[in-house]
Amino acid sequence: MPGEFRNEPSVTLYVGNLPWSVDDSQLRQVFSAHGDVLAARVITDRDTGRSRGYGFVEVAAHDAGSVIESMNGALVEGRELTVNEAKNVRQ
DNA sequence: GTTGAGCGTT
Repeated sequence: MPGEFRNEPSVTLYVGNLPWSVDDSQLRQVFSAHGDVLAARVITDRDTGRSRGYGFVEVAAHDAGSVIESMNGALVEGRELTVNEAKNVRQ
């Protein structure tokens, strides 16, 4: 059950090739089907507020592998997502 | 009303 544990070990995933229309909550929904999503953020242009077409999803560490496997290349609104472990994890 | 590789604000 989500929320049962605090300080859950997590891994941050880079998600690229997102459709422009996808926002934070949609990103979370898409990924929560395959694992515990602790945070989901679409990077937007600071001025226009529009999506830059990529984002970051923080998932429970024990779900990271399977989430990457099932979501990398997965179709979202006709686009194949790029999903892999993020490089410079900010927190 | 646009775009298409990329690694993110305070």
